[in-house]
Amino acid sequence: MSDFGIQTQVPAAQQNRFPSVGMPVEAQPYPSSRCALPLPPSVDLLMSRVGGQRRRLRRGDYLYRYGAQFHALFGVHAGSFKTVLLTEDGREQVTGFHMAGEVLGVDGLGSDVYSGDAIALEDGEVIEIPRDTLDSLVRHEPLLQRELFRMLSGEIHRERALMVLLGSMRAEERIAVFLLNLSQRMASRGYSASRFILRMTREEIGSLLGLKLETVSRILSRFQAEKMIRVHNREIDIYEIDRLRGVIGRSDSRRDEAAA
Amino acid sequence: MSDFGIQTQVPAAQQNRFPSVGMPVEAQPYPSSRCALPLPPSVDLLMSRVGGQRRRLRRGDYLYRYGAQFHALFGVHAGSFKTVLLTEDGREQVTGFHMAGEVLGVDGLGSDVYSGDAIALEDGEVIEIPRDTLDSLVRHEPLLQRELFRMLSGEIHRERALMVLLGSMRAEERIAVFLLNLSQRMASRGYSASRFILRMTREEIGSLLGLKLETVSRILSRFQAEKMIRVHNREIDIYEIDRLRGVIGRSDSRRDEAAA
DNA sequence: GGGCTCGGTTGCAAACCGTTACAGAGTGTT
DNA sequence: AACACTCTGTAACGGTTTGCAACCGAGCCC
Repeated sequence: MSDFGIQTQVPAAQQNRFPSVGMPVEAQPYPSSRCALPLPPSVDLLMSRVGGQRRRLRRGDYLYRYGAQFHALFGVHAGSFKTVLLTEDGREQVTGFHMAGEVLGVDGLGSDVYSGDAIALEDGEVIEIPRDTLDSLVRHEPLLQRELFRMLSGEIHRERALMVLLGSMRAEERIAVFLLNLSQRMASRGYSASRFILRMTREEIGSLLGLKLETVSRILSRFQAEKMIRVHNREIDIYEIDRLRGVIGRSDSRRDEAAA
Repeated sequence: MSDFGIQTQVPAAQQNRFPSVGMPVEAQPYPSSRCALPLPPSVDLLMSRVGGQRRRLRRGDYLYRYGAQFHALFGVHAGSFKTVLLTEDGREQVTGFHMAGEVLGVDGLGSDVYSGDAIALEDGEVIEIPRDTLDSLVRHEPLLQRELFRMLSGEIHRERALMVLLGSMRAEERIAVFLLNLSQRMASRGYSASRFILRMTREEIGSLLGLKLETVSRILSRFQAEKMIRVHNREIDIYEIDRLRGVIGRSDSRRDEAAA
């Protein structure tokens, strides 16, 4: 099941309904994912159709801002981004991190405005997929429309998984899920699954996971003390990914209904 | 600009931050909605177009189940429902409550299967809006397609707001937000905004909000002791809705950036 | 180099919330 | 009516997470 914990995965009987446009390759169910966040939508299919304009960004630049007119999707070509929500009373919350190969701005599809900020975590480059292009493509290829629906729906799944994480997991579990998710996304993009660089601060991680930055730091240190990972500033080495998986659901926070 | 946390200044054009924007019609910003959950999609527009089949349910009945083939949207005609997610490791989480006039099953639109369970909290009746009907309607009325996109997108907004709640609010605030959201939805359906019956148990409320049932119970009692509400079993009277709103964001959990 | 900011780590104490336990109220069943 | 069952209210206890403060290292500017 690609999406962790949450039963959002398509039952076997239905997996091949739309082989050509189904889930992008890297979103295939992956082994022993008791508790992963779903993978974000991939830009591959869109990219094979649309050669949009490129845009470079420096660290800290806004890709788009909350409330701005929706005019394009963005495929991340290089660099990484965070998406952020700011509530009226001044709370800020990170809603996701996005790396090369993933699509940004999907939520604007339905509401005509971007519903959050997207900010570059490092210098990067995106490829614009303008709404106009999208619209005309959809007219010629109904399958693409289906794909867009799928992207929106995938976004729902992703956020739902995050809700479960925020609503029912303990700090250790959250960090484990976070690391496993990152690891898997790196792997699906051809990078090492066991060694990567965090592009975001502890505070940003904490914001996504509903923890304080000190808690993030402490738990990373604990994982290191237990020799599951090595962490040095933003460098992560995962030594024993299975033990990391084991963290999830082991503590008393789980309702263990005996067995089944 | 590496100083991510501080959005030094929000352009005037963007002041109405997330929770109140981009909502369907009945989700218009409402007064002093500093921290409300968005309203769920309404069935009104669809209902004016589609006269689907009715279906009666008893308390505890499943309206649909996780993984079942998506075949219809459901407009709630009477009664109320909860939607639930079950993780692979046995965690269950309530993802929403749904009352008369609201639409259920929206998330299936994009993924062809229902991605959770929907269960009746009391006897009720729904109106089916079959996918076939939907498809043929869409062909004749492009506006309807836009509306469907909008519904999906609204779902994303709703869940994102819940994420903020789960990620950054304290127990008191969560309960306050929950009550205010219910109150507003009652009002938008023509019922009293200050007096209503909870259709769900404390445990279900807790599950939605990421709290234990005792915590829910305690905080409701505390609100009563402070004379903001009266609570008697599942009966709720809101005496001072403004003080309830005041609960949100007052505590130290908020980053109060002085002022602006 | 010295001072500065920013991000990260760690120890200690306190707050918050979950856990457990028990009792009471409400409802349906026998 | 008596019973069983579920839901709720209350209280005491303990664990997890947080707040605070101190400290360190890296990068940057003067």
